[in-house]
This record gives sequence, structure tokens and C-alpha cells, in this order.
Amino acid sequence: MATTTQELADLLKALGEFNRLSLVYELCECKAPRNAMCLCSCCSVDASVASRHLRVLAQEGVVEMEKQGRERIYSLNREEVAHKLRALADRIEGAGTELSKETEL
Amino acid sequence: MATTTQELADLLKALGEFNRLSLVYELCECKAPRNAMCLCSCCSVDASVASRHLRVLAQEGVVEMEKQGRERIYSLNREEVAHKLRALADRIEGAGTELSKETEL
DNA sequence: GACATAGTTGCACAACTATGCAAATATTGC
DNA sequence: GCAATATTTGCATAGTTGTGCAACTATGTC
Repeated sequence: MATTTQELADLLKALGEFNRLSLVYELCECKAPRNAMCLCSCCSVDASVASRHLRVLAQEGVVEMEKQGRERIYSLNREEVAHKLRALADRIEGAGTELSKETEL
Repeated sequence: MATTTQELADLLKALGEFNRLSLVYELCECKAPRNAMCLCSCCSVDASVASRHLRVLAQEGVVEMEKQGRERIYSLNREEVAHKLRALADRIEGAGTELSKETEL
């Protein structure tokens, strides 16, 4: 999977905002997915703000949304996001030894 | 090494801009550290822009700067940045594989 | 000294972003 | 139908950010 520089920058930017990262942490730590009301209270922001942050995270593929009645259930795209972060970590660290360009999971 | 949410968000925000990520990539791929002039040409931006981006990256600990005559030589903090990215990847992915997160919740 | 090179800083500006409020939409339950 | 809950959207606003240019500092060379 070839992630372009721009795509990766957008992903990092999506994660690089305090409230959005807090939302991701919140989704990390609970096993069951959460609805937006629960998430907006964890950041103590308005519901509209949580809605917009979650949309950004969804656009970048960090979370996935499922409609369930009048609620939206959000869940983390754990493996995809973790993989991209590790690929970047490998690229940053790997060139020092210049031997391992492969990213294995 | 406890990285706060805000610190990590700042790091991700520093990496989450196209030109800054390009600078980091450039520093990844050349073994020897580079001076700022070389880096500004890789992004085709003004020298002042490269200077400011490099300062942001230095503030977040992504790069380190060393004065050498009238030049500034920049090098990546490879291990530190890679470690933080992997720690986030682990946190995001970890609870999904339910290794030992139950005890912490 | 004068001049060139490397880099930073001040300024202005345009573009973007996060935020809250109010209104709108959607859905569930009565 | 009506009311309540969950979420999104429009709007205004305040704050931030990326950018280039010009001026500046700092260091090296002649």
C-alpha cells in the first residue's frame, strides 16, 4: 500500500489535534465502540464540535462509523492506522541502517 | 517516558504538514545531515519558510540542529521519533488484540 | 575593510481551523 | 400526531498557520 506524502500528512494532521487525539484515545481504551454523545462528553466540547472532529477522523480513515438507529457508532480502524504509523517509524528509523526497507507486521 | 496527549498531538501536528513531512523524508533518505539551504531547495520554498519549518521540527524534537560555521546542520532524532510513533501505534492497536488491557480498565 | 553566503526575523496577507450557538434533520417512543 | 434524543449543518468569530518579501544578523573569504 503506497501512502503518498500528502495522504500521510493529512492523517498525521488529523491525529495532531488535542481533542481529536483525545477522541482516539477514548476509542482505544474502551472495547466497545462509542456513540458521538459519549465522545463529546469525554472532551467536554459541544456536540457539533465532536461531530466535526469525528468526521475528520472518518475522512482520514482513522475511525469508521456505523448508523444504528439515531446513533452513530464509531470504532477505530486499529490495524490500518497502526500500520501506517509503524511504516513511518520504520522509514524514519530504518534509513540509519539502510538495510531494512520492509515493514513487516 | 510519559508523553502527554498534548505533547504527542504537537509532534503529530509538526509532522502533519506536507512540506515539513517532505523535509523529514529528505533527512530520512540521505545518510549525512543536511544544511537548511539544501532542504529548502528540496521543497522549492523560500529559505525563510524552510527555516521556520525546521524550527518547528526542532521544537518538537524531530530534528536536531548543530551550528557549523555559517551553516546549520540538521539531523533526524530517528530513534526518539520512531519510538513515539510506535508507542502510539501500539496503543491504538493493542486493545484490539486484547493482550492485557483488561486489567488496566 | 568590502563582499558573499547562510540563516533568521518582522511584516503583511490569505487561507484555514476550532469553536459555540441556533436551527435543521433523523429517528425512536408515546 | 407530539415530544425527546442524537447528530449534522449554517453562521459568525477568534485564533492559528503557511507563505514570500525585504531587512537583518552572523560568519566566512578576499
